[in-house]
Formats: sequence, structure tokens, C-alpha cells
Amino acid sequence: MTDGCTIGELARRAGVAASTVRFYERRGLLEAAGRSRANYRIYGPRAEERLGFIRSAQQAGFTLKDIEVLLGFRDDRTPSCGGVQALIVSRLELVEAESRRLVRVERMLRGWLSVCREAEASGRCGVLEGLREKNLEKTGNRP
Amino acid sequence: MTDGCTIGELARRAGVAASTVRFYERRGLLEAAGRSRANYRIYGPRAEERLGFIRSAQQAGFTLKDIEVLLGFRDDRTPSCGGVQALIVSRLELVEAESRRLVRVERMLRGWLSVCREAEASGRCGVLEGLREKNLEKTGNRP
DNA sequence: CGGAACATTGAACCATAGTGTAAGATTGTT
DNA sequence: AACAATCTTACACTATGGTTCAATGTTCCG
Repeated sequence: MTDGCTIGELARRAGVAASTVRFYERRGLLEAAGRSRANYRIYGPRAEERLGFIRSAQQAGFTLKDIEVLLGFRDDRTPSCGGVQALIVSRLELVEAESRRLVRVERMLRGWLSVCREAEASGRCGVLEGLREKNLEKTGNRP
Repeated sequence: MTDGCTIGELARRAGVAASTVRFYERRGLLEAAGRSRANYRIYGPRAEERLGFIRSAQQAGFTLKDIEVLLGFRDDRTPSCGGVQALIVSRLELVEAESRRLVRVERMLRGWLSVCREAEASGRCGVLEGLREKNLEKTGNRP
């Protein structure tokens, strides 16, 4: 009972909005905090550490659902290493897939941009016309 | 009035769900179709082409909002080329930014995966412990 | 004629990660 | 005591791209 801070103070320290902290509580990521006589949430260092974990994990690319699982591993005293590894691998696979997709999209957009620039002289828009056709994978290098 | 097909037929040809076609109509991407006596939507080749454009543009990485703008350019007889170019550039910038973010996330996740494998021997989980600290950019190569 | 397969509508719902609002209670400062 | 700042709640809303549902109507095939 040495320290204990309100939601605004905690949020300020963690660099999030107080509403976000309430949201995490609703989601079950943070346990319900103790209350002051005025019914204010009171947080101790454990909650602060937990919130820090959440933010770190989020920056590392985990979703809140992932983080729910990670926190579960932390809370339980189960072996967990295999589970953590599986979680990372599956998240990594999703991220890689999305990353590859974005690279394809980048290539296509660049392709259309060059079409656009080339067609600048002629009165018509190569993009608006070109997108009518099924373009499976415009690379930007027309043969 | 030679041809004209129902929403299901159109959807099948375009490879989307009928509900998606209705959704596009609600969003204003497809104009309200003509109706049969039974109040069924009837689509002609122009609608089919327009739906094809939407799908192509979507595959190229444009959002529905972008496509709304592109369709506006197509419909109006304004010059449009500068607008199209600007749209592509701004979409490209967003995609590139997201792509870079995902690459960073990939690096971090791979880093945590190697932490995980290395810590396998010791009884504890390097990930659950490591994420507590502020990790600005874990690269996987610990110095 | 019957039943399957298709169509209609509006409204609600999904995931994601929160943000915003209204109305009221409490706290700190002057 | 007055006033600003902070807290409380529940509910609605944001953006994205649709999907699902219920209840009802239509068309096609045998």
C-alpha cells in the first residue's frame, strides 16, 4: 500500500489513453483494478508492468488476441515454451504472407504509375482503361 | 435489351458473392440496376464491366474509397490524369509505409523466435521475460 | 402442382483496436 | 466556496470490406 496511482497516471506513464486502459480491462488483458473509496481504479506496479508487457508485445507485432494467450502463459505456471513458439510461428506466417502481398501490391501500383506517366501525352488515361482488363500481375514491364 | 442477367448470375461471372454486389450498390460503386417485373435487379454488360473494373482495381491495391474516386474520374469527362496519378502516389506511399512496418515486425518476431529457441534449454521463457522490458527494436542479434 | 433454387428487403453482425460522448461524482487548487 | 481537472458508467461510433439472418416472393424443372 505504498504506492498506487489512478488510471490517468498509469496511462500517462505507459503512453496510452486512459480509455485504452479501460478497454484492455474490458477485453480481459488487465485484471480489474482495485478501487479507491471514490470508486477510482487504483493501480500498483504489477499492473504497470503488465501494461508494459502488452505494449511491448504489440510493438513486436502480436495482436491483442495473441497477447491474451501470452498473458495466459505468463499467469499459468504451465511449461508454455512450446506454446509461445507456436504462437510466434503462426503470427510470423501471417505477417509474412501479408508482407508478400504488400510487395505485390507495391509492384502493381508502381506499374500503374508508369502506365500513367507514359500515357500522359496521349489524351487518354491508361490506368482507367487498363484496369478494365483482367490484370493478374501487372509488373510494370510491358513486353 | 438483348441480354441482362440477375444478381446471382452477375456475381458468379465476376467471382463475388451476390451480397457483395448489393454492398457495392449500397456503397455507390455500382449504380442502382434496372429491375424486372418481379423486382429483381437486371444487369447488362456495362455493369459487368464496371464490376470487373472494381475487382481489378482492388487486386491492384486500391481501397474501395480509392475506387470510388477512380470511378468518378471514369464517369466524369474531366482530364483526370493528374488526379489518377496523385491517387496512385498516395496509395503507394501508404502501402510502402505499411510494408516497411511489416518488415520491422517480421524482424522482431524472428528475433523473439530465436530467443525462444535459445532459451529452450533453461527452464524459463525468454520471450515472456524479454517482452517485459522496453524493446525498441530487437533484431535477433544480441550483442 | 410441388419443391428447389433463386431473388427481395432491412438490419444486425464479424474482426481489429480502440475513440468519443453524455451525465454525473470526486479531487485538487485558489 | 468556486472552478478546473479527473474520475465513473454505458453506449455508440470510427474504418474496412463485406457476411448473415429472417421473412417473404419468384422462377424453373419434372
